[in-house]
Amino acid sequence: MTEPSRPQRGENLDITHKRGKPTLRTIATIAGLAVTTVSRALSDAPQISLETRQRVHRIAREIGYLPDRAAQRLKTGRTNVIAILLDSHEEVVGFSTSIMYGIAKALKETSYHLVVAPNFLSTTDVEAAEYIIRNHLADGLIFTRTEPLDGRVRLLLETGFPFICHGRTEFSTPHPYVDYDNFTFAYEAARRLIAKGRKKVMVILPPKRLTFCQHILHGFMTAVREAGIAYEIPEAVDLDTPADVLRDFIRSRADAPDAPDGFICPGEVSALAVISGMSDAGRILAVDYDIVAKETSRLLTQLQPKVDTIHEDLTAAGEDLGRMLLQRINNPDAEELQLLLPPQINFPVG
Amino acid sequence: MTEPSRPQRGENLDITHKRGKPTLRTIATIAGLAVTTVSRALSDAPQISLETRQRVHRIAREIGYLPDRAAQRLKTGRTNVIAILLDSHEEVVGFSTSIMYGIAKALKETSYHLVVAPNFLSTTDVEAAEYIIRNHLADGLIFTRTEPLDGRVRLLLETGFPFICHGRTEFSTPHPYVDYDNFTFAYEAARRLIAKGRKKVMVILPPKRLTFCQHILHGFMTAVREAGIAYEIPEAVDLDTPADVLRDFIRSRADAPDAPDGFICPGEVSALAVISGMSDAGRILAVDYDIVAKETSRLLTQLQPKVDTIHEDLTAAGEDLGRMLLQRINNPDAEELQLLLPPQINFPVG
DNA sequence: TTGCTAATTTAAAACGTTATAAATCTTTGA
DNA sequence: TCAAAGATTTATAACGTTTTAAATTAGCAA
Repeated sequence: MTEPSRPQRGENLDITHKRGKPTLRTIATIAGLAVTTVSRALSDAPQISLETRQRVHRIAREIGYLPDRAAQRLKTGRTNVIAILLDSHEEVVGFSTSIMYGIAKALKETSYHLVVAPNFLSTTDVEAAEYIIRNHLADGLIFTRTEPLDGRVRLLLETGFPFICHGRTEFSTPHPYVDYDNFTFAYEAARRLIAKGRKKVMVILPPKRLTFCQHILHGFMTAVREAGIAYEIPEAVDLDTPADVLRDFIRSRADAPDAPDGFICPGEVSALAVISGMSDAGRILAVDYDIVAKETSRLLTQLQPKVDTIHEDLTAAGEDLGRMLLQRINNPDAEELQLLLPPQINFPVG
Repeated sequence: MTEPSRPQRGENLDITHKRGKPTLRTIATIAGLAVTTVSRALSDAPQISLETRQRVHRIAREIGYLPDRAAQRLKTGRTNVIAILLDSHEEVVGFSTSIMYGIAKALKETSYHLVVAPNFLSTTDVEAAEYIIRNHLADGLIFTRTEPLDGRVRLLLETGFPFICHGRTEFSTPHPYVDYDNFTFAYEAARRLIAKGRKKVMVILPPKRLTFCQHILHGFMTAVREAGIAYEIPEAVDLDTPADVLRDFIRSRADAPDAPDGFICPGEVSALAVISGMSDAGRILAVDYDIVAKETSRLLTQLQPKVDTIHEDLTAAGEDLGRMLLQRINNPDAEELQLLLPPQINFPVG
């Protein structure tokens, strides 16, 4: 047997380095420096002379070097990943998609990737979060549909794992969140209906367990009480109710003598269902009744200009969620990571 | 200075291993085996005795061991990640969300994660794909809105990078895809309208550059010619047209003497826009005209039971996309990775 | 027993990066 | 001129895994 001539470490000086992607060693070889020096130069460590730093950066750019995520992750323990818990509920109108779009935007120039958390692995969202924490599958977590005493928030606070949620909680410990000002949404929506001369207003609430249900209720009740107007809050349906059930419910209420003539719909699907139900009962929008709806896509306004809308920009929310989570990850003591986004009111003049 | 008593390698025999996650070494220590043996036992290498394999598996399960993704990725070069290119267009109706949902389902029991590709990094989708390939950010790629001579497909075929797309191409080289049988959709939709006695049918086509535009056109024309019926194919609008523009277009056509009385809408938004436009013109659905629409959520049927629908199950498509891409990754020569999903026709009896 | 093969386990190296500590080289002050 | 201090670069080890090659043990025939 002839002795195998395996190259010793450092003996192989060719730049392509086994024809693969460029690594730090590739740059080191070209620049005639040690790998360590290159690493520090790229991270702009002050101990490395300015000239060397610039030269290394230039070479890196020229050969299209990109650090190996796996190696960085292994060495530093940081995944450079943030995970979003896809909620199993509202598949319907691109809620998650818009938010993810915004997050991706916030992550654009960073080294972070967005992974869709495999919430299937576990039955509940809390278990999914647990799994991610335990196995360090991400550096931070984003989720939606927050509850007042949200189990996910409790877990994440306990473990100190970076997260941010869309929506607020009622925990005494403050934590990062981005929320939409649903109080103002409901308040202004009700006032608009009242200003239009409506006599009895109804609001379709989100499921009770979600925090923003309380906010909408509060805003709604404040406006209603200020004006001393009649109101109705249906128990049988909510924003998650299938459109046909909601439509039939509205249809059945429309004929009652005390039927409402103003509707607040914090979702586009619910607005369409209300229009459909009222239409079945022969009522005409903007004549017999009015709707103020929350709009997250442009769909509703486009189809029904007669519906007054208050816009919620979910992509912007996603962008804030991403940006603020990164802040939280990089500085665990960061303050003021709480953001309440103002409603964008689109009522036509007059 | 007292000499620091840094523990030598292997001296630290405690199971918790620096209080962190369990690693192969944790198991090795417990089992009294070498790390190598544990590794092979867990991958069920036949050289390891059955008894050892079972024992190692048991311990791993008990202490909740999960392999470190970064280390595996670094060593093997496999990322255990599949990426989906989020298309910047249709944010509106949870198209991507449904597909992602299906993909996540397919990835459930595997070690794969789904990352949303940062298509922002580059201007075009082709550049985004290039970036992912070049930097090995994933083991496989999924994308939608496929074109006949799709630049992404060309690139991926050339480089041999595993991928699967939603939609077909016209390249002579076969490649994996999942598609919906849009020919049959359009054919059956047209036949339904004809069977209902409609005299002139219109189809809202997808943008011309997308492959499935041709399929729909073909199915439509086949049915139309078989029946010898009048038809109309608008040039000014397509499926990506904003709802209000489409609505106004339909409205303006409705009054013409040669206005169509049957519509094929390969999307729910377009169906709503058509209904809205016709309604503005005083036309009543199911009386003055009929619609057959493609339905991907339950929204449309719920709101408008009078619309005949043909269902496209995007979550199922996502599941197939994920499953087949994994096959492709694990077996580059896999055949038959092409799937045409049949339309699910929901026409009520009679 | 001895020697030989097969079965099973193991040590060492490597993936590409960063942190620590040590080694050079330069400058400065006496 | 020499030593000390400062500036800059470098060797080494480590993160947790898998691969390669080698070592150990067991089984068995002679």
